Amino acid sequence: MSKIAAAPRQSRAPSSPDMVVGAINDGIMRQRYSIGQRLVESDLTRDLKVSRGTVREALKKLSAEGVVQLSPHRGAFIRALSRSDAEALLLVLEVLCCLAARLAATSIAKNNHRKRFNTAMQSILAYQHSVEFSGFMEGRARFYQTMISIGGNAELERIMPLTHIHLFRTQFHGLWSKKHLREVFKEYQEIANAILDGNAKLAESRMGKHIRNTGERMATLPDSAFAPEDAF
Amino acid sequence: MSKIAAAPRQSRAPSSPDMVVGAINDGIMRQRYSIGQRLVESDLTRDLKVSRGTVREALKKLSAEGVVQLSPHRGAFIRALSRSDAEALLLVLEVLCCLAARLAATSIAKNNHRKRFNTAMQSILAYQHSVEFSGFMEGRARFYQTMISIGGNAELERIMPLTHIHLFRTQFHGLWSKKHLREVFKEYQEIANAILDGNAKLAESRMGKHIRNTGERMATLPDSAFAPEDAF
DNA sequence: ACCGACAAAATTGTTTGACAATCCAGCGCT
DNA sequence: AGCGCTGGATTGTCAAACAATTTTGTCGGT
Repeated sequence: MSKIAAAPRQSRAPSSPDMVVGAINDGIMRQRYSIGQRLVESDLTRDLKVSRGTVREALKKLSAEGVVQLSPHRGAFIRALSRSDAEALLLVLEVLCCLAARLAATSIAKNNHRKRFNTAMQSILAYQHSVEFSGFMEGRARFYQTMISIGGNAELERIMPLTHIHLFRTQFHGLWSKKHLREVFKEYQEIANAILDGNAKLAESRMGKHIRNTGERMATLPDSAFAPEDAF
Repeated sequence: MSKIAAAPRQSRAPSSPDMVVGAINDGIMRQRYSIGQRLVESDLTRDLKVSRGTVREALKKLSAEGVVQLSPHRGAFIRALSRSDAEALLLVLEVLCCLAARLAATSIAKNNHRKRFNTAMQSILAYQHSVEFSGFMEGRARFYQTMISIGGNAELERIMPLTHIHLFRTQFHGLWSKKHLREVFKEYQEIANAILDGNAKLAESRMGKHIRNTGERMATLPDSAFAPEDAF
């Protein structure tokens, strides 16, 4: 009988390349690396005390995730979004985040989900009247991660470009007005309420509205906030 | 002024790791590798005539794409889907494929899109009454790729787990009945017609129905078609 | 035969060093 | 300024080595 072999899953201490991936992601979120910046392999080997092969494996992974962009013989660059890149990303984020919100609302009553979700929500609200950057970013990332985790869809967890969201926010943060930020907080609050109510339809539609609003807010930003469009 | 640096894009001859990625993807599609099979680095270095570092970079990328699964100190395995994996994947595929169909229908009138799309459709229909496996798989892959390409959303092109679709089909192909296959061809034809008509709403809804039908067909498959669920 | 402990073999994780291929910044020339 | 050229820097790839870990094989004991 041709039974399908068992495919073991990982659950270990992070490997070296994963530490590099984490360091770079962290560096982006905390703005130690700027959008569009080039990452030189020898710098990374020196700073992170790992070999070049390890660095290259990490960069390959980050590239597959869309966090960095590899250009042959030129190196790795922190990916910068052009205006059309950002618009395309928002279309994809919209359908994925809607799904995530729907699934989260459906599963909110199970296990300790409600408690976890509330905790994550706190970590956003803590920064409602602050201007601290990385803390807010982390809070928001945690919010999304928790929402997706609660939904229980491993595939969504895998492909959701969470790191892209970081990128997105990092690239455009500081350009949004106070008014925009107030709107954003309100939208998150409303989405969270819908999820906590277990109202999947409402959570999905509110999330969709939030993403589309983000698109409109983004449209008001000047060209200087975006990378130039590709030549073709 | 802090302009965002230009992020160069690639357009080159495929690098060594990319060749390895291609070889493995091809191997999966042509069933030279079976689902769940372990990939040993030394075998790949021997067969593909590349160094171990190159193989490892390729495996990292395939892992990020979800094609293979890396297990620390155990190696890389062609990913096998459990029943819940497949269900989760279908939920994600549904929203992504609906978006793809919508965008394709919207852009079908531009450039030479209609011609390209028709050609891709032919490559599926050519296998309508055939039983040849890899040809059908390739035709279908080409169909999806063309549809997404026409839509013009680079982000969707990047994250769409096309390789997963291959995996999905490979894992379950041969288990579907003739009746199922006839339904599938009909559904593709109807989706294609909606796209060619430029009817975005209809294309999207038909695609959604197709994916959900696939889910129902999948539900009829026996447990032996799936990998065992993870322990937790 | 079955089961555990233990040693041996195989494989992965990571490092180092090397060299070819390519890109790029600076230089001299027109 | 614009041009081609050259040298240095960086990436792409390979080879060899060793440590860490898993898998396999063996051997008594029951």
